[in-house]
Amino acid sequence: MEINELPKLHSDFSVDCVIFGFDKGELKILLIERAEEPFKNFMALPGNFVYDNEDIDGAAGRILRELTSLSDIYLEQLYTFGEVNRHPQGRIITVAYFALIKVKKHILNPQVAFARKAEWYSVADVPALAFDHSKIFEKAYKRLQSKIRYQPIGFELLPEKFTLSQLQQLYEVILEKPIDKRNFRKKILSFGLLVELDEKQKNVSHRAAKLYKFNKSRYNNLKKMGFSFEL
Amino acid sequence: MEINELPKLHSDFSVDCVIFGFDKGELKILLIERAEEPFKNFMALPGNFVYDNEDIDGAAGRILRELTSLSDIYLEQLYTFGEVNRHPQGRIITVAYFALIKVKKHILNPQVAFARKAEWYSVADVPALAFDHSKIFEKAYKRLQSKIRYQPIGFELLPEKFTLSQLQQLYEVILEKPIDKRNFRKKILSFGLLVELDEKQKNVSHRAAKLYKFNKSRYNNLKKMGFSFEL
DNA sequence: GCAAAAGTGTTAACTTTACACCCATGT
DNA sequence: ACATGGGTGTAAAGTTAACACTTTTGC
Repeated sequence: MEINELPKLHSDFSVDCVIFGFDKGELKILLIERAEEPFKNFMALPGNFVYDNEDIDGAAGRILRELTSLSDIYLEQLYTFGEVNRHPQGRIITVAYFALIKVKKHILNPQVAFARKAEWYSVADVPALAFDHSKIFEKAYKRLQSKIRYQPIGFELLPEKFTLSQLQQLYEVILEKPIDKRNFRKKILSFGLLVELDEKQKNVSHRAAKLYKFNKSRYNNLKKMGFSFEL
Repeated sequence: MEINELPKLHSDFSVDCVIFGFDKGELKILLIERAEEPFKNFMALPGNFVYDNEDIDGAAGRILRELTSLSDIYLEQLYTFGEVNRHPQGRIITVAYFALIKVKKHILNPQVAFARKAEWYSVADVPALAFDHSKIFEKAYKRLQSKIRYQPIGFELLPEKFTLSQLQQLYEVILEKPIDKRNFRKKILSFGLLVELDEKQKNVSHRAAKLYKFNKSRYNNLKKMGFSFEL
């Protein structure tokens, strides 16, 4: 079927999700392969139309649940893309969302309604995407890079228990620059937001590192009192 | 006419603009009085449906041009509000925009299509607004307060030529805290983004202050090279 | 015993903060 | 001559940046 033979849809809105994960020292995003025209066989951001009886935030949450079978995911609205000709089937604006997930905890649903398959791509290696999704991805990536410096969102990408080196590596990968180990530890511990656990790494062929977890409720309390996280 | 007798519209989208101005030492926003149901006679953010043949950014620009007859206005997308029941006439999501204007330069259009009148309100004194517009205003105000600290957008609210005291007062009003005069001047001049003019204030009953203007092209150049404005 | 990453302090450079008086102008 | 806001410098406190070696563990 040719693109210009596709049926026109009425004016409507969709959501698309830029889902970041961190695995094996690399920052990744989750893409789906489109099973249908338009852009059949292209990779695209997971997305869907918003149902009449759901909030747009709810639609984004639904996409994430369908893909990952989990619902405790960091999710925030990114930006709305509404150029007249962004969608070949009509005047469709899309509200883009930005999600951070703990890769290990989430098993990808092998078959979802809107896609043939879902796959993780390194952000350095994202192919040409359907629609204006490359533009959406770029904007999300920039948002992650700036937001991680003033909000403690990096923890959303790590397992519940993590080492300081893992955390540092996450920052180095996202900010694309090396960070001094001692200065990083001093700074991040000075916030008092990390809880040192009575537990160490296992099965590593070197000195095992202490594990930490992020104290989210403490962060929320401090934030109310005007505390500002600033890396 | 009762609200529940209003005709239902099909699924659609609108834009609403939070337009900030600074006048007589006060931060203001521009509101319109609604001439029609729903929320007839309530004050509301200027807004309108997006036409089928215009980008959403274009629709926001159109609202501003209709209200102010000018088009060189700072405008950025704020957030999209899409709760199912936010609009009594149907499933209408709205993309909110955030604008900063130089009050003196803009003459308000006394009569625009969508309103009976337009008026400036001090942000400390905003009445209950139609729809979810109070929520939109709150979000815009917070965005202004945080953004002004890391982007030189304050200048968009001042006349072309301004004194350092006017600039300082603008920051004090927006950030809701006093700032030390000497430290402020040292900091703001250290960026090298202000041009000292060969001109002084007129008609003031005290020593006349030097006038400055903001060097926008220099800021754009520095920004490309990684410079970051941080108050 | 060696490879690999964990863990740890000090100093110099820089930035931020606190603070008070004289100057120019109009009335 | 007085009222009003304009304009200016310094020192102490705090923060950031640069830098190298010892420890633990598995193989």
